[in-house]
Amino acid sequence: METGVRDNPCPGPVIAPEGGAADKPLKKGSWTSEEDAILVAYVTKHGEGNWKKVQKFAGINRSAKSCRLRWANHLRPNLKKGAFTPEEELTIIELHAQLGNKWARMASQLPGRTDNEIKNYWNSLIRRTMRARTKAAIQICSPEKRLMVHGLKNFQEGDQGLSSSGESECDPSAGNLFNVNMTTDFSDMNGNGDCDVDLQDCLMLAGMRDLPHDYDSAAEIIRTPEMVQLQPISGQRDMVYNMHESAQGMYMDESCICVHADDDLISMNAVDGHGQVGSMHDQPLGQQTVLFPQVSQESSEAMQYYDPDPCYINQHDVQLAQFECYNPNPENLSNIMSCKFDPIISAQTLPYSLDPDSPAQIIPYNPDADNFTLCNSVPKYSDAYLNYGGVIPAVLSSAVSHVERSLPAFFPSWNWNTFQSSGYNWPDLGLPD
DNA sequence: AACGCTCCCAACCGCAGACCG
DNA sequence: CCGGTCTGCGGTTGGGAGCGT
Repeated sequence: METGVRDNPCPGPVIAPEGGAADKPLKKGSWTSEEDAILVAYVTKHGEGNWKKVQKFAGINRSAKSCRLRWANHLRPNLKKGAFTPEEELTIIELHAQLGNKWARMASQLPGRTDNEIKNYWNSLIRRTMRARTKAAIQICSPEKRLMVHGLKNFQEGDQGLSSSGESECDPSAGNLFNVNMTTDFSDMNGNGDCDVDLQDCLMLAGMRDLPHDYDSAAEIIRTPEMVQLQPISGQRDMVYNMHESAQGMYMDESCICVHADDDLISMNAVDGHGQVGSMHDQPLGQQTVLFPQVSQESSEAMQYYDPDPCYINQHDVQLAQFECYNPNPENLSNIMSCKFDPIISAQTLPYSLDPDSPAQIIPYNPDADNFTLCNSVPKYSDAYLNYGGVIPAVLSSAVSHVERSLPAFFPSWNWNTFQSSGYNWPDLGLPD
């Protein structure tokens, strides 16, 4: 797109006379087709690089930097034009989950695409997603929970101030992370003095359509110095969410586990942040192991997975994750450790990074890392797309794309249908049928 | 038709590292 | 080693297009 000239002291093409253009004020703003032609001719003849000489001798009254950018982003051969394909979009999302804002490195893995293009795409994706999430949250949330929407909305808009009521706040020191003070406005459903919240609403806010199974939607918030837990009040078949509260705000762990406790036995289905889906059925409380589909006894490693500081398990080498039930009391499900799907925060901030060259590396969540990833739209999965108002939490979409990419290497005949019928059950998060 | 608003994206800017004499 | 230049990278800006009123 040839945009208009801005900050341009001498609009229009400025073609240098013989001998160069070094003595004239450098032109800024949009490039003309004449300038493009000159630059292409020069680079074709002399090759890339030495952009200072381009400016000096080719007769383009532009800075060397401007010449280089024009060539790299628009004129060099083999550039792909047009919208990103769905495959490219997924690649970008996955790469961003791994690399963060390393646009140039991402571009190196997307032939024909430039770092600038990818950066612009990502930034507009963020804006789109934020809009969609805000809209969805406001539509879904009941009036009495609206203060959460305030928090979310203000977080998204980068408002450091937040509502005047003080019922929720966005901690400026937390880099805009969403922080909710849940001391007021929530009903005390079971009369024990804790403030209660409809977990369904929380999950709606998190972008999740439904609770898995037939959860009866009541939960209370329990605060400890270390964490805030959304604990189901009743039910043998529960999903337990541990929300950690830190100086950075509130967040949940990065994975998702459905815990089904029945008498003294528990079952888990787990999805980690990179699409590992594992299960464990009817095991006694205590230390247990969740097997993931890529398990090979020879290479598997048992790893402590629960942690107040979420960690990430590299999917290339670690197929076995160990989950510890650190307080094996079936009456106190909140103490069954469960790594969680993070609702609001990690949808914006992936709590880990992935280094495929470092097998079995655990990379602690670094709240200071500028690993700002986002929910994405996945047109391929139109149901999910619609259900989330065009938004799928980043971890979930990352998991989908990762499973799609990695499992065929292990199971050549793999596809979604066989995967879903294989016994590794995804929680009902609106994944493709 | 005019206006205002939002979004996209090309281009710019500042910084840092590599390179070279 | 040092200073200057070149190059690459990531963040930011602002004009044009498109859309709704």
